[in-house]
Amino acid sequence: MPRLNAKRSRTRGVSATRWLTGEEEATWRLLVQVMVKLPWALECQLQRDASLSFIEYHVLARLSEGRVRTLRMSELAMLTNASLSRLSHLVKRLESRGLVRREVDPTDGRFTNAVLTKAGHELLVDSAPGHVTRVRSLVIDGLSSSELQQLHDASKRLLGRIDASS
Amino acid sequence: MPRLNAKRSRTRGVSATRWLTGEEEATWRLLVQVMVKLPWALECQLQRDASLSFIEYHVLARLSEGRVRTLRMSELAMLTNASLSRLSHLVKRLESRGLVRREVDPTDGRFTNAVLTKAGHELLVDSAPGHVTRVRSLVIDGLSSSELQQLHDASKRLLGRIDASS
DNA sequence: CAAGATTGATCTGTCAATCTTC
DNA sequence: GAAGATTGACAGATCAATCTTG
Repeated sequence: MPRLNAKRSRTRGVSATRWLTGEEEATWRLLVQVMVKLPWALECQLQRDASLSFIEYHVLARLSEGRVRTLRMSELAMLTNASLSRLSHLVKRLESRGLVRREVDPTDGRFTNAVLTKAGHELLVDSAPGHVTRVRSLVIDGLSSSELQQLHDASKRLLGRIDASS
Repeated sequence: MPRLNAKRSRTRGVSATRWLTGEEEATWRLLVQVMVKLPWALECQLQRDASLSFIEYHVLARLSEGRVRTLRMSELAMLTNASLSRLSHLVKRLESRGLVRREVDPTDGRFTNAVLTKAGHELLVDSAPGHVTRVRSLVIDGLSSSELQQLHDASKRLLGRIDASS
């Protein structure tokens, strides 16, 4: 990908680098663009329509699915792919907006439960149609059902590699 | 995706929302995970090996490809999918590290050229093998060549929709 | 005045350190 | 002491406002 002149052919360390072919490079650059622009497009829609970031929306959405609209902070962090620290800051902000409430687990004081409030649920209900419509128009409806199937499989495989590497 | 109870079937506004099916939802969630975790995995490798963020690496890489390792700020912004503002802050930092230099275009004072320095080029040369190796191991080598072809086409199609929507 | 670029204020995320509960 | 969670300081991104050149 970068232009490295003559050094490209030089072996450094133990084994020579297998550079990307032209086609691999092109595919990789397209994928990077999707990874950057797609979240951005969704952020814009959510911010405009509901004053929510992508991850904030998903926090509300995951809570709405939990029993009694409640999840432990650590569970919520995993479900939203956020660090516990990030989630803690984020939930504090949502709490100050009245969308979420926190309470210590009565059965075990080490856990904190995040609870979706009525206002939070209402905001989610109001913003979900617009968000889902956008996900459809930008992603789902642009792919055939066999492409979706393949995207599913490919994503799963990549995730396996990514998770294994960390 | 969120659990909306009875409201799910209620028509709000003009037309009913077409919710995602179970399979669409599953695929979408996997894709979101990839969009979050893949950049993170690459950031970690670059940060550890070269003290560069993903976008900083790409700034250096795009500059290395320009004639005389030079690009206008506005071109560089497009190539790296960054806003001009973000790029300006970022290049200022790279400049203070001696990896890039900025100079006003002598033929038209409105343009600023970013130039890759010797030190910047050396850092790129040193870090490229590790980065490419990681891109291969996490993405390229995990997919068959027909999958890569399909990923290429699908990404292109999605990008078209995303760009058209903004 | 339009386009390229920069700036400063503000907000968000990260990292390391800390606190609490079992 | 280990796991869950929070905190504060710092780094980086965004947005709106501004500056500059042609």
